[in-house]
Amino acid sequence: MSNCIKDIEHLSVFDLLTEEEIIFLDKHKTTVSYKKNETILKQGTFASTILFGKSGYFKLHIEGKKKGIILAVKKSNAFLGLSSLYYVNKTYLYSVTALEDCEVDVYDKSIFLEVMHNNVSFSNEIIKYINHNSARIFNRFLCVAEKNARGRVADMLICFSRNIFERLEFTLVMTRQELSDFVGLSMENTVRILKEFEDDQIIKISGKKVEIIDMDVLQKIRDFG
Amino acid sequence: MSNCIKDIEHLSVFDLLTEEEIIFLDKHKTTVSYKKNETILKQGTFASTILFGKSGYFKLHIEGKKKGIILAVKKSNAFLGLSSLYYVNKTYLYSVTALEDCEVDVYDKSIFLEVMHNNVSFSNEIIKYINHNSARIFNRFLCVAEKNARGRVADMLICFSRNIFERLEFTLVMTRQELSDFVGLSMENTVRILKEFEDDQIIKISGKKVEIIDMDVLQKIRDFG
DNA sequence: CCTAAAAGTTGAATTTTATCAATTTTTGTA
DNA sequence: TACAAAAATTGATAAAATTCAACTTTTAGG
Repeated sequence: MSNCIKDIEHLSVFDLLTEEEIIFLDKHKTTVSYKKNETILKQGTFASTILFGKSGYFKLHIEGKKKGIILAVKKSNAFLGLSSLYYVNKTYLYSVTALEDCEVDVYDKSIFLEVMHNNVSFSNEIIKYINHNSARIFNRFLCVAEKNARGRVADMLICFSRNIFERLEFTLVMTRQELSDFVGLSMENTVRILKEFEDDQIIKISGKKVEIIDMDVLQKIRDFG
Repeated sequence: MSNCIKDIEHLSVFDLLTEEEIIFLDKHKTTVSYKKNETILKQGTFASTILFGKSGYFKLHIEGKKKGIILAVKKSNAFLGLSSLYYVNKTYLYSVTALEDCEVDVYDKSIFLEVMHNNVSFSNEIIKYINHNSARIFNRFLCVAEKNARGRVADMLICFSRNIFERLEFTLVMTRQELSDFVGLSMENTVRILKEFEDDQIIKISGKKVEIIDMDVLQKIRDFG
């Protein structure tokens, strides 16, 4: 029972499209490369495009006055910023930033909506993605609200291992500051807790390389923290 | 510039329906009364209905292992639990509980989906509500993550005043514990901060009755806290 | 390869928040 | 109205988390 819900596989949605629809979409599609740390979508700006991350990792985040919060981390083959499709004031709800060099397919929003309009099963699937994304974020909200610092950091590590990298050994794509923005803690506190986990031989961590040694204990810290 | 987004007016969406559609929906509708503190929707249960709150106030909340978090407070004439319409595992994402005696229209989900299917503008409007609800919750997430205790309590009071009760004087529909679950603080801390605000003549509070005396200062506490 | 800037680390001090315990007030119901 | 249960309040204490400052390591770019 984890607070960290796995993302849906987005790629298969294109199977619901006809040849013609794919051609129509592709005609109005461009593929853009972004460098690490480049802003792909900026919260509050007018939303005229729909993005699909082809390669790389992405963070969905809201920039506050004092701090920011990372709502979600997405890997390749996922839509980015879908919820702006139907958002009332037609702006992006959150920013999307490249966590490493990446490629993104950029669809024209009106064309995308047209295809959705004519293909109900495609449309339903897209809306499912939007809701699933929200569900993930609601659960992260709960996690930050109810868990202490160690619990949050443990939850984050488990989440990355299971849902992003799908391995016990992985290389973080985020800085310590970004990890802190993900869990809602100060950077120093995050660093210290990671070190505690290492001292207790629960993880190995060196720079951006992480290995989870004792998943059982990490889960207990998550559950009781 | 507030973290607290006002809810959309939901009632007008029914204007988008034809006479026939309204009759069709109504035929499969029942109206149910709930008492204060009754659970209307339970998170995790199978979602077979769509609810529309006709009167009263409602809390949308996730129940965690240790604490819970109130995602949103809704007043009358709003849909409740819409996001389960398209959620992958067909369960409710969050619980909905009556904050006072209320009446709720209960629609059959499959009938509701059928109407949505046949009426695109209705469908689009419903999806907008879902996204708007998410947007509100994302911003509350940011608020809880970036603000200190006083800032969160100030934000909550402003939010209630502006978006729920639309007056500077209002009667809370939540207990101190529920206020605490809304802002992610311990109850004692919430109580103490409310008392501080009263001592500083920023608000008057007596039991559930609140009056905001100095909105300017309250906003400053929100912005700098 | 060198260097400046950025990122990461650590300890100490301080602030913030939660917890605990005792008490008062309010509420719901017989 | 009376009474028990629930909710709210308050103060004292403990725990948790942040901040500040100094320092080290890593990274990016010439």
